[in-house]
Amino acid sequence: MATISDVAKLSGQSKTTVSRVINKHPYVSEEKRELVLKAMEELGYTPNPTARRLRGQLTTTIGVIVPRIVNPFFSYLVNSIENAAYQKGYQVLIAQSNEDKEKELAFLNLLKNKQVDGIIMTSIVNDWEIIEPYTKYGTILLCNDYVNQEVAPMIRLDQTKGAYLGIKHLVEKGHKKIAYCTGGLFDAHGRGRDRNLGFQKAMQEANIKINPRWIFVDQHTIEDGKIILKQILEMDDRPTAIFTGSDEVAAGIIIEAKEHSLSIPQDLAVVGFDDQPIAEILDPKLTTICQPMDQMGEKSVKVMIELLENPKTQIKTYELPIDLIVRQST
Amino acid sequence: MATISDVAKLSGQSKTTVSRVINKHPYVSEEKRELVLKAMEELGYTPNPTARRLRGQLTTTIGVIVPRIVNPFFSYLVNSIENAAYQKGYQVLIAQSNEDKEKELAFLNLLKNKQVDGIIMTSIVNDWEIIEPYTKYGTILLCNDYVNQEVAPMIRLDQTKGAYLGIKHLVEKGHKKIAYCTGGLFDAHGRGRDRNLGFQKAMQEANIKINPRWIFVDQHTIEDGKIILKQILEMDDRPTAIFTGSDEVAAGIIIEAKEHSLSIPQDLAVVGFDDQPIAEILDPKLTTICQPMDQMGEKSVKVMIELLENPKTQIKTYELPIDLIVRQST
DNA sequence: AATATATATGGAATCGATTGCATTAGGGGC
DNA sequence: GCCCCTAATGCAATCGATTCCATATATATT
Repeated sequence: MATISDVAKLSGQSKTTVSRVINKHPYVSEEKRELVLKAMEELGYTPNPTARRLRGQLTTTIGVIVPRIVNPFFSYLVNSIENAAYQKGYQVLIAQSNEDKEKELAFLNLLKNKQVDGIIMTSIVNDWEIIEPYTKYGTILLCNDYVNQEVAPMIRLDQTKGAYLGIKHLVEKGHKKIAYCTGGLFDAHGRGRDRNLGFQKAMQEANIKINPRWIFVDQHTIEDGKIILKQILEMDDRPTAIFTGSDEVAAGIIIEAKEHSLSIPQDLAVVGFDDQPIAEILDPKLTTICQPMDQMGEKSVKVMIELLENPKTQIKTYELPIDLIVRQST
Repeated sequence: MATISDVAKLSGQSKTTVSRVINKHPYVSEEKRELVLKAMEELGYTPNPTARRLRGQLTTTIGVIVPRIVNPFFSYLVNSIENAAYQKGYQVLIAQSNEDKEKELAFLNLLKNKQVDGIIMTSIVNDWEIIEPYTKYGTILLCNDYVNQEVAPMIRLDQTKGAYLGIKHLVEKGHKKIAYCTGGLFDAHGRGRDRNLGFQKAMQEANIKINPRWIFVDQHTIEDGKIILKQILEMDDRPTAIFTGSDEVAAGIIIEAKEHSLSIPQDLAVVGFDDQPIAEILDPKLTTICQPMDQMGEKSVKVMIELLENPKTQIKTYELPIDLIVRQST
């Protein structure tokens, strides 16, 4: 690869002048600029990003942390992030935390060494107090997951509303025995906590007492959903509806229900969360909460780049719309 | 961040000695080594990867090109690649080609500037003649997709066998009117071509003439599958079975069949390809060809790192097993 | 005409590591 | 006691860019 010195030599100018041309600095005569541009062209020169990086320039690389890329919600998010980043000339480094605190921190360390300019966290495993110190090495933007103080730029959805809409819909369908299922723990913070609040609010408004036996925590996969259905079948007093924290769990429930000849929604109404492609594939099709993944990814990249290129930009929280999509499972 | 000079100063040694300790060179006395290690510990020092990179060291970053990350086949592949890379201390840069030649090349360019040590291509859009020149800047490994000469390290499956198994299975079920559906074009190369060969071989062995009206090319999504079913419905002479190039297309066919009260497999038997999670979610569950994504990703990383750390390693092709999984759709 | 200001240009230091070469101190062989 | 070799160490160059500072010229201001 040609270096800046090669260009300098060929064009008969100094490295300084070449660098000025590259970076569009003022005070370069038109004549020399053209000489330099011609030499660059001739050599097929592109500046070495590593060298620039060492000088403390931007790396044009953004890191993204997801819990698991195979979860369609996150692969859709990564998809929109990558596309938006590419359009702006940025690269995307991904890491899966697998919900592991140590791995999350290992990845945040890339900020320290200027391996990435900023990191988009789509999930938070460590406490914010642990993560916060890293913000001084680079921009950390929270997308999807969030903390309950305005400490970092955030792109989020009104999770409380999401859960509220789902539960209210079940109530309106006449259900009183409603089970609730969440990915986190019941006393979680951030996203999980807000969903729980929405659940509680809707139940309270409908004057229904929450039955703790119908609360399932830490549920994520199709497999988890299948197990939930089996547990419900074993209950003397069964719920007539269930709100799940994810389409995958809902899918597991529906699939297992079929095995046991339970009719959905007659015997059990099911609400998912995410509006993943499987929601339309399931039979019956899944009523679920739609999160605009594409918008979230795009907006995250836009805000991130704005913050990087203009560090004095004010830190803000952006809230995107969240909606209930009624299909056949309720 | 602490630099090597800080460590040198604190330990009272030269940068050279510190560097020797970091890189485990011989000729450092035990006494000084410990002094240096203590200083490193105290300062929380980690070498700056950017600076190392500039000196021509490895970047410990691997690039991965996928067509679309939202395709579960590829997100599973990326998942296993990322996990394996993390275990070896490597980072993963991803790019989606979206089947776009220019974007594929843009990403290959990262090799030139030593932004990545090597690239794992899970799909090939440009002709190999265009890609080949990039191999001199870094390692290019083909995983999943491949070319028909042994020009690069490849991790592949016997695609011919995959298609052959699927078609043969349909033949054994008594089908004679078999439709065939592929992601590429019918005269493709690499993966697509080999699948076509398997199809042709199985048909020939069963003495069935291929009906060109039952060949569908360039099909990828659930939506495509739905359209295919509608086209079949409009035919006077309908196939009784269809082999699809992907579970997604198969899903579209099954979903749309349900809309038109067509029974599967009675009216139309369907074979997918990939064994994605939806294969088990669909009703009826999908008979499909299982590709070991996890093994492929893991093996790719292993071979890649071997080639990077030991450049004289011989270029080889690795073939992994491919199997038919019979479920309810046939 | 003298001075201030804007425009152009290049030399050399710098970022944080690695490494070739030179130097020194000991140990062994004769 | 002299020579040679090995082990241990550090100086300074290097990777490929950016940027501070000095300098030179042209133009504007008094």
